[in-house]
Amino acid sequence: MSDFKTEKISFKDWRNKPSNPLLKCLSNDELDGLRSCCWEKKFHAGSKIVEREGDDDSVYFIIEGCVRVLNYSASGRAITYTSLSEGDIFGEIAAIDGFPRSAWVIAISDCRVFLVAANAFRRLLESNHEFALNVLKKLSTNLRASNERLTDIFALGAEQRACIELIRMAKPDPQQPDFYLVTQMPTHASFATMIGSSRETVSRIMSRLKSDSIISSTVHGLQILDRGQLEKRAFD
Amino acid sequence: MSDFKTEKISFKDWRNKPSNPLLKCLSNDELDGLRSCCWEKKFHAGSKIVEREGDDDSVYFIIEGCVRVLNYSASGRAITYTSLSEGDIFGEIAAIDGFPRSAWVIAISDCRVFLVAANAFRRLLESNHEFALNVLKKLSTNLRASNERLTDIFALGAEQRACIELIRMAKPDPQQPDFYLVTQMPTHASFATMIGSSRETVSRIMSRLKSDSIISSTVHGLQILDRGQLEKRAFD
DNA sequence: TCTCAAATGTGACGAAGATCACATTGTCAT
DNA sequence: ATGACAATGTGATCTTCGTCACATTTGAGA
Repeated sequence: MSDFKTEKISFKDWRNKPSNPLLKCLSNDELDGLRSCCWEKKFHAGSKIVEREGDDDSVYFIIEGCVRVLNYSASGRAITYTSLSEGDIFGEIAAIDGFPRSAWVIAISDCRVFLVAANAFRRLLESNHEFALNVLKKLSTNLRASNERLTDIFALGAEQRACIELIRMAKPDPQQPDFYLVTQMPTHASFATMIGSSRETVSRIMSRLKSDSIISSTVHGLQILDRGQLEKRAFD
Repeated sequence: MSDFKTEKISFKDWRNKPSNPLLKCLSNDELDGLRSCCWEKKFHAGSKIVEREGDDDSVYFIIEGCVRVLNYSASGRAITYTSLSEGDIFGEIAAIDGFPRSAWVIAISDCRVFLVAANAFRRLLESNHEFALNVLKKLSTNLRASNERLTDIFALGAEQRACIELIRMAKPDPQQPDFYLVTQMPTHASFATMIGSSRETVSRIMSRLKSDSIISSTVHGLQILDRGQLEKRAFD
């Protein structure tokens, strides 16, 4: 495996990135304080970043790349909680409550992250109200999403969940503004872990959506031809 | 419906209740500050306290009684997220992020609650680090529980989930320390919404557990006769 | 004690989807 | 190009559970 390229960025550039809402509120002093208890790490695609039950308790800030937060059932099936990318953080829960990690985190693509020691993170929470409120908001958002997901699983069938997930992942196509595009469509197996289904079921659903001209695969990713129909299947 | 009895308690008594970990860290001044933007409300068993999509944004502190936090699917099926009782709070998410309520809250028993206006709650978060950290811990706990639940639903069958829930609800029997007891066993229908199943399935599972002498109903509640077997069925 | 509604027990049936078993198609390094 | 391995497509089963239907039991008022 070859080493991957990264551009060095300064802490200030990092804070000021528009994709980084959590850190905007940090003062220069606080940023300097972080420097001493914060270090950079790189992970290759597919490698393990955080291990469930592990007792490391740093908080991870994603500088570049994307990761998947997931868990395995006793029978070996994976369940993806969420996917995160540049500007997101993870590992904050163990840092806040001090318990072992509740999930695995795997690098999807090559990643660059900053690790912040748990007590530095907690110090920041105490010294900067806005930062604490940002973290509170993030946890609230996650909790809403998690509960929403729970409801979906009880209430909806696999096809509906798949369509909802596709809608979530789709962004307007920069080329053709009428269409939507899922640029980083995962494999069917991964997608299955995201909607709580099996690889085969996902495969069948995608086939159906394609034959009904609702989606189609292109070199740029998965194209959504008929968003209306997709929504219909998602929310009927 | 007859009015229910409540004993008046002072704010200080309230804060100092051992069942009330969140508030311990409030100073007398902060407590006084709360008084002006906080009021008491009573709810009868079965009545609605919070309505999904509602835009009231107060935080509720349970003084006495217990409530159920839940949601309904489009098809009308209920999904219980959690049950809360004295000392717990709810409604904090909407107060933190300002979005509409994400769930319903129903009084299970007659309840007495204190409502705190959202901005008073946020002010408290900003002025008292320990309080903010307590709330962060609470959200972390909730998030862990929610994700754990998600995993269980994908991985486990209805009987396993039922057994796990029974184990969670059981407390040592004060009379017979060898046995465990579920003192407030809900109806099968409610229990079904807690484990994500149907009333009939719960009924069948309970029948099986009874005929296998793992549980038995007594006047004091549901008695667990063979905890070992119950755990076996839960975690095999 | 009687009554009625709520809670529970249980059989029959069907639908959704997991699993197994292959065939087929991509894709990437050499 | 050519393996080799990963990803995908698809049919055939098999299990689990939800749903419907109805009988039975329980419990709280009047």
